[in-house]
Amino acid sequence: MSFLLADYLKQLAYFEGQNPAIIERMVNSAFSRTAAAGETLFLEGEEATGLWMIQTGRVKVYKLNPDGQEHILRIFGDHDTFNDISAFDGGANPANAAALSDTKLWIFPSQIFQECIQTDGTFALRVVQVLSGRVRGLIRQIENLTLYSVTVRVARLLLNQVDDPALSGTGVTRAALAAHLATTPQTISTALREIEITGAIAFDRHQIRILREDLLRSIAML
Amino acid sequence: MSFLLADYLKQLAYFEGQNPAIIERMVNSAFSRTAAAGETLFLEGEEATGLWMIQTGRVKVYKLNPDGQEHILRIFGDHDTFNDISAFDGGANPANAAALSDTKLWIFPSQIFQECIQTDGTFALRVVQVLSGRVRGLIRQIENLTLYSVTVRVARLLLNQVDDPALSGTGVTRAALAAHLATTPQTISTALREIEITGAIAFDRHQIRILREDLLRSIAML
DNA sequence: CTCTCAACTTCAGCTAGCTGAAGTACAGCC
DNA sequence: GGCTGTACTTCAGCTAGCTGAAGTTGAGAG
Repeated sequence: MSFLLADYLKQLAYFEGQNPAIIERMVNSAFSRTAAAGETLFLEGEEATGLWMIQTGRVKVYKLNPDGQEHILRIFGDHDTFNDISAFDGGANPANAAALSDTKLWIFPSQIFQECIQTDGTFALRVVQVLSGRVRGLIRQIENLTLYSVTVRVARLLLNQVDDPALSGTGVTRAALAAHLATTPQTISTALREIEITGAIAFDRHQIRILREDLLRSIAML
Repeated sequence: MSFLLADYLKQLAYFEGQNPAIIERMVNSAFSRTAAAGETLFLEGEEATGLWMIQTGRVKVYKLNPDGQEHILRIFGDHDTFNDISAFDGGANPANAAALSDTKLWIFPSQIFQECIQTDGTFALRVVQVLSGRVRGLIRQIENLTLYSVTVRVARLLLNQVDDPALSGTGVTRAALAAHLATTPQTISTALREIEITGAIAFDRHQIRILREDLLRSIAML
């Protein structure tokens, strides 16, 4: 199986064009696990296991408040990596993670990363670039949440779904998307109906089709 | 003046315990500027000048929507650095920046950082740690914005003000704090009054005093 | 000392979006 | 085939927080 894992690794942002020695070290220290839909992978505040990679499936990384209300920071899918922050700084998990669908995962223990960053300059630079990308993504999320209405956020999500397969598929229910957009399933329904009236999309309970991307972009204020 | 700058640098998170050679390179390539209250430093999307450091003053880093509504991602004060992301990944500015008060600044051109990350493992590890901290901070912000009411957010801000001098001082008006908490000055007033009734704080238009930190923490749900 | 202006407070109305309830569609299971 | 449970939709009512307006305070300028 390990030859397969090495192939995966080469495709990941972190390892693109990296030293084969590093990839080999990663492959040798990695271990795999599976999770059933709904299963919790780790909790906020716990000591981190390492960096996770999804072989197949969907995972939500989320925060909870004391009332049990949930905000999904991000939904990850095939070949995505998550909990990288803890692997890099050696700190506790910044959020909770759970499988949205039946999922196959790989875990790479943290310590290797810190060694590699220190000893391999090219790898370090790559990590810094990926982390910078994460920061940019989070800034965009804050912007969406604070400066745009639910309808705009839904329109932007629909546009993102085209490029990011993690945002659709088994387990990614309307409730999950609502928890990601900081709203409710009901309000998403209303927003979709509102967008449909303009002619930008058509939808039934199973599928959403984009009919006029230009119109959808203008609703998304992009 | 440069000997002074080197002293500053040693205190910054990025350079704590770093190679003196790196610090010297930074000092030699740095240049300074001043900005009057209200002056714009740079705009979102522009090519980045470098990493900025505040000698004295207050700076807001913010996003705007097409209606001109503003969300302040973060307020920076004395000795803080900002726009590090662009310096590290060489990309465009992810947000706008403007001086809240009369401010003295230093700028360190981007390219040096990318070289140093690649050649100095200790420095690279430090940068990764600082960036991880930024990600953790942004996650906490999203959590606050999506899962807690304005009153809770205000209580948390008051607790943060104790440790972070950037969150008070000249130029940090109620309107600025409102734009940071994704609310309005009016609603902050109401929230402060509501908190005052519990006995946790006392305030007039100029000063807020924490009377019972334990009470304030429980309002903040911490 | 007075004038001006920006910051802050308070209040009355309004609205986006939440809540809870009821109904529908459909997949999985016996 | 019918039964059950989950996801989705729609709607009526409610509420947190926004908007705009009016009043207060105090710092700085002349």
